[in-house]
Amino acid sequence: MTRPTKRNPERGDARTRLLDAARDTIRRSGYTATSVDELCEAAGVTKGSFFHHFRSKEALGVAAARRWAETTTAFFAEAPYHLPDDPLERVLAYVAFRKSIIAGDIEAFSCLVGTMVQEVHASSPAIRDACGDSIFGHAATLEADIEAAMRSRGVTGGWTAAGLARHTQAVIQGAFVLAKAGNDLTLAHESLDHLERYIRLLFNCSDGSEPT
Amino acid sequence: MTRPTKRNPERGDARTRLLDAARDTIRRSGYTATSVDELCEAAGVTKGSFFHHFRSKEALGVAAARRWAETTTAFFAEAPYHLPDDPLERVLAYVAFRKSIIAGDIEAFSCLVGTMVQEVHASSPAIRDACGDSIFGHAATLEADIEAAMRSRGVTGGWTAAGLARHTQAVIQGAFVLAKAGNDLTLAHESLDHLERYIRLLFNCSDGSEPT
DNA sequence: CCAAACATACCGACTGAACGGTATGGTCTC
DNA sequence: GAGACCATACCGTTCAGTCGGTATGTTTGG
Repeated sequence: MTRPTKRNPERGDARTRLLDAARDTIRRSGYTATSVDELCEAAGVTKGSFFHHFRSKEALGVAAARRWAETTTAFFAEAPYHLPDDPLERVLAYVAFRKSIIAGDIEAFSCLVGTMVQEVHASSPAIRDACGDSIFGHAATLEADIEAAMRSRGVTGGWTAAGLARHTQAVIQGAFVLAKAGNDLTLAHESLDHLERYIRLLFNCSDGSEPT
Repeated sequence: MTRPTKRNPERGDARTRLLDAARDTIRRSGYTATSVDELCEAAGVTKGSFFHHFRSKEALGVAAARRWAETTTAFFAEAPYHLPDDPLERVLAYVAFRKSIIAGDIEAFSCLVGTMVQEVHASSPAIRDACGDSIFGHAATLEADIEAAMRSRGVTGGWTAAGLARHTQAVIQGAFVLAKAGNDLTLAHESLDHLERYIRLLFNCSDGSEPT
């Protein structure tokens, strides 16, 4: 319960708890359906504290998206899919890793910024851009491996590393939509399997499911 | 402006206008951010009329999703992608058709039920299921062509026609999310190009972009 | 080293507008 | 004249946001 100091103004306890509550509640109910009061109660703070840390609900949305970008960047940076020596193996390991973390409750694995941006893309450019930065920034972390894989396998075609990286994110976002619509997370697994198969085919690499 | 009759109770003018307003407004702002008053004003009806036709806002959401399923079913049934004799060509023509209708404003081409289900999947099972029926019902219309293509080309693998049909919908939904996040509809085109390439590769069919 | 001056963090009652929904009564059609 | 259709006034609740206040840290002047 350390109080924030002038040198560490971002470390306010209430601010962090509000951001954590926003992450969980917005993933479950969406941005608009999440009220400031609800957030305050979940975080165990008062409304005065909320508006001390955030100018408005929209400012909280932007901060939540930025924090999401930070935490996911750290999470994926430490994930084991970077270990293989071969860049293509790293790309495939990324897809496998994304599939492996789709488990448990939908709120636990779905994407905060993908959920938010669908709601606010027209009404709040600030939140929309923060969500876009998170999604496209994450996509960009895949580019180097895809690029290296293209070079090492001599693969070219009517597509780019950046474009394929973005496509992986589209498949993942779409997989979440289908999982929610069908209330069944194996629908998401299915699309990630197709994504893996696509990448293997792009790189002329057996997918282990050829007819015997 | 024919008034509805007892024999034709679904044809009420106000009801139809409310459903049209719901389609447009929810696609732009989302379900929760769309108020009943706003809908009434957009449809040019009063609140009494709204609650005469719909028991609740949730009931309107369900009706809007069902109507979306009906209108999209009719729209795609009449689309030209069914014309080719070869089933694989029909599947590819479907993807090309989906790409071609992604133009203009995001609200004009994005998916009502995909937007809604992200928001309400946890809070309203009724709307969620209606959205699911729309998405998976549409996916099912692709199964026969995919199945026929698999048979005619002798393609097998660790996937099914139904699964690939669902995956196409995941890619399309994800493409909408990225288009909204980047405020750029060409991001959606890009993912549909990858989907087309995937299908061609699955069926051992040149994608016209081999190195020369 | 102390204390005044200031900055930051937090509290909770309050506000006016907007929310979903209701009650009631009128009008038009069969 | 029965019932479908629509209008309007209204209800209780919840919404985002405000504001005066307190408590506790940090800075600074002597």
